[in-house]
Amino acid sequence: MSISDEIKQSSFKNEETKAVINLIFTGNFLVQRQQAFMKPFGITMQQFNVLRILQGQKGQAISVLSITERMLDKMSNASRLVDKLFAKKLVSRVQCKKDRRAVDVYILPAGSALIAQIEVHLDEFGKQISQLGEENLKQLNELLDQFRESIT
Amino acid sequence: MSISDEIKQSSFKNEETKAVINLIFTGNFLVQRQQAFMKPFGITMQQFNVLRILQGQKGQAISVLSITERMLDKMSNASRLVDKLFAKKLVSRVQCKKDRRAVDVYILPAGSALIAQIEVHLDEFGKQISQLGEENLKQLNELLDQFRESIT
DNA sequence: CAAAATTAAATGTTTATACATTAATTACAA
DNA sequence: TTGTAATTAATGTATAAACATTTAATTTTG
Repeated sequence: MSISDEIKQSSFKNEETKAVINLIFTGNFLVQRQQAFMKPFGITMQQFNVLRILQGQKGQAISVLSITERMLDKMSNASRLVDKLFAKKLVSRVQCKKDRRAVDVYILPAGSALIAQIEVHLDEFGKQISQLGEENLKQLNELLDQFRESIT
Repeated sequence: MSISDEIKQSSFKNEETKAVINLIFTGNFLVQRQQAFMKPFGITMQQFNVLRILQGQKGQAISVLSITERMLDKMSNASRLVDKLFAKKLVSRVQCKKDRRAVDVYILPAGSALIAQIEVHLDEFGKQISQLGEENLKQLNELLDQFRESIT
């Protein structure tokens, strides 16, 4: 469905406005889909993202601040997200020896297992998207980067 | 800045995953910018969107349900948003004569004035984006529509 | 027509978000 | 060194989001 139909708006002021609305709408759409995906596994999308960041460290520790830098939404509170994951025994948390202000966060085997489980489902999702074709996807990624770049 | 740099992730599993992350990130980015825009005017982006929907009616009434259908984020509570705008005296609200379950919502002159004021700023924003070029923007809009279409 | 189903909006409630502030530690500069 | 600034994480708090439930009105159906 075109963005016009999705929000029942027959025309847009200009292509720029349409793009802004289309981007926000598509972002929301994806977030909602992903949230729905995660729900049966008992974690939120943000929590999953933190887990994925930790997984990407391959066993190495990472501070809460570094997690924030790698998150999609910098505004959300990495400290509290880690707290939630800790409560679910998916990550461990120890004070950093070199800098006692910092906290080293690791993923636990249970966390890795959960990621693996969810990623099977996400791969299905990815397969659907791949119908668009590699070239189109590359172009989309480029346009998105350029789009953000255009805004100071 | 490319999405890789934005979230300090050197590589992605595949172009599909990268596109999903890029879309969510760009959507967040825009929402945050717009929120910052609106803040000095004392309304949120969602409230502004409702105002804009009402403005689009050109004086005609619209029900709360119709507002929801036109909103970017269908999950948010149009009833409460209208309530906030009502409290700010930007809209008026009367029971629909034909269907007493429904509520007719109108924009008030104060609401229109506020929109006009904010849109001056948004036009500046649009100008920046227009640097991308009409063709690129059209292509982006098409790719976004196709992207959502690919997901069942 | 009357009961059941559906629809529209409002409300309740739990959790999350957006910020500001705080507390502890480290870095830096006079 | 010693006080000041900066950094890191945690916490406080007001508001918003995500649903579920409720209330009232309308529509459908037996």
